[in-house]
Amino acid sequence: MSSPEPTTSNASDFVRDLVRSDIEQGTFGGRVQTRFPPEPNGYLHIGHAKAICVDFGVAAEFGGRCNLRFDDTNPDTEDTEYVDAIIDDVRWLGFDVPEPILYASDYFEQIYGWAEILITNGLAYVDDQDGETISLQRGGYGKPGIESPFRDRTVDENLDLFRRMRAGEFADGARVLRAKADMQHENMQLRDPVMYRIRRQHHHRTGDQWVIYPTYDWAHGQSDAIEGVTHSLCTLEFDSHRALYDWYLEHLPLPGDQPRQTEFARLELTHTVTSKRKLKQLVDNGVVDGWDDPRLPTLRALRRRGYPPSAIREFCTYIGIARTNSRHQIELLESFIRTELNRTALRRMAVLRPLRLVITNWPDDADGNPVVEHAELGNNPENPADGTRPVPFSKVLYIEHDDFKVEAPPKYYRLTPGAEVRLRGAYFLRCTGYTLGPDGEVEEVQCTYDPDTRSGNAPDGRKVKATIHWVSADHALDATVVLYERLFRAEVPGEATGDPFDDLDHDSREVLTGCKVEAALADTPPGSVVQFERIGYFAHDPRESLLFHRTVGLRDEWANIQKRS
RNA sequence: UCCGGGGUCGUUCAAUGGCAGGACAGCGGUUUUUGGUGCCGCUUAUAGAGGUUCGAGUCCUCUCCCCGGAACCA
Repeated sequence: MSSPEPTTSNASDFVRDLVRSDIEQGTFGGRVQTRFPPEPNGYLHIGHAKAICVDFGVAAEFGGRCNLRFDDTNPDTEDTEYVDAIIDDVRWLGFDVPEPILYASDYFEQIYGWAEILITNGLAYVDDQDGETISLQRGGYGKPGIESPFRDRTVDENLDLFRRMRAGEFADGARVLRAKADMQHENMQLRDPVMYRIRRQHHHRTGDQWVIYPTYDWAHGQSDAIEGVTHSLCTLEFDSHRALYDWYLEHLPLPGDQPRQTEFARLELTHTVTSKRKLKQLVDNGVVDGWDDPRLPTLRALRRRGYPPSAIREFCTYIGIARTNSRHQIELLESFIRTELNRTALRRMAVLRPLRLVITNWPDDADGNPVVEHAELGNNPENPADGTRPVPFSKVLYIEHDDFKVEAPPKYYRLTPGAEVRLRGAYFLRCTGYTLGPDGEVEEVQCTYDPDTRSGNAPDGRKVKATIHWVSADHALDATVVLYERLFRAEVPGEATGDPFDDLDHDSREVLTGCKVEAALADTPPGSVVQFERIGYFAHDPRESLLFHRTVGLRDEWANIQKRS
């Protein structure tokens, strides 16, 4: 297995090709500007990470600028809580967010002025009908639309009505401003779309200053134009909006070049919920503990889980930009996480399900207590510069329950009666007996050690097939470890049955208390990731001492052998 | 039903009209004081049918399949 070469294998994609060719041809005067435009109505997730990497990445690559702009045109669901979290998450991912941070709501006045221009030019009108009627009149796929009876109001009447809409003279929902485009257009977006709606709702930035709010379509391209965006990159579902994006811009006196929208496929991952709506339901219904519950695919959860942001960026670069709908396997993301962590994570020993092991021939000191030695273990074999640490070793140890079996299955290399294994960084050990508890479970294992194998090798050249990890019973600390299955969703065929949670794996978390870990883990900085040898990568929870979340597991050959037989 | 966008190994991303390649997954081997890492090797693909061409994944025609679109959401 060789590691992927993220930055080179997909360095070229259709978006970069487009930008490159625009620069060569002098479109936009050779300028490149993008934007990342989230609506502050939820937390960012792994799907947004791709968009962020595309928006910021393309700009950076061509010496351009990428703004963070909040698309805050719908006060119903938006909140500063989300604004703050989004800024924080983008920065955590590793991108420089240029100041000032921008908001579509900062342009409300200008966008309003542009609406009056459209009205003046006979390209917009006030409609008194309700939403249901408007929707009905829009017609359907292959079916004609019906023009509103208010479509031919005079400019003066429209202007008057629109100003009174703004002044708050009408009730919520009583009237809307619509573009006068083409009610017969085959693209439904052009059938006189709504530009403004009346909504008395407190806005997290403009407060109660406005009672009318622009729709996405009537604000997005306009905001792009105001900021000087050249390449407005968005996901595929906005493809049919492009014609409207252009229509609005073509009828406005823009301060500069007309920005151009380009769509690409959003990121989907197996086992992963990437619907903001569903994620919010999971949080609101208490199915998970919060937006940073490590089972979630939110950036905050991934952070808590110890995913290195650099690995997420490399993954996004590697999967590239295309227009093909695709769902990547979560394993690919995980392989990037492992590759990065293998390079950087310090190795530590931990026993998740402890089994007591007694070395019957271990010597006592002068006072009759078992001798305590210190084994010198490397912190990371991938990086000798990380040095070594002393790990106390004595007569009574804990080993992983799985590392001993009374009856050894085929191809089982670890401890079993009569067999010899190596303790990581210490002696060879031979199992001489075991004790069963009242329930028939193995309670203790007895072994003898070979004093000549301190180096980890036998002077007579004999080999062992397995090296197991351990902690000294007298020196170990108690810890809690949480294991997760993927990111929270089972992959089931034909999932949509109405219940928003029926495709979710509710038992995807296993909390293990009473784990035994080496004392050095008490010094692990909160948030950092270590590798528990032979088990996997674990992140130290920043909020609790000695609580570890599994980041990703190690490739487990023994599990494969078991699966096959 | 209409419009738009797509269709290349199991998955995903590549391939100026010129030997279909990489990664992930899988399988086999090797190294190793982690059944980790590394290294070597193997298996598997152009949705279908015609056409243009010396030569088609790529260009043309038709068919099939998938996704998106009729919020006063974004």
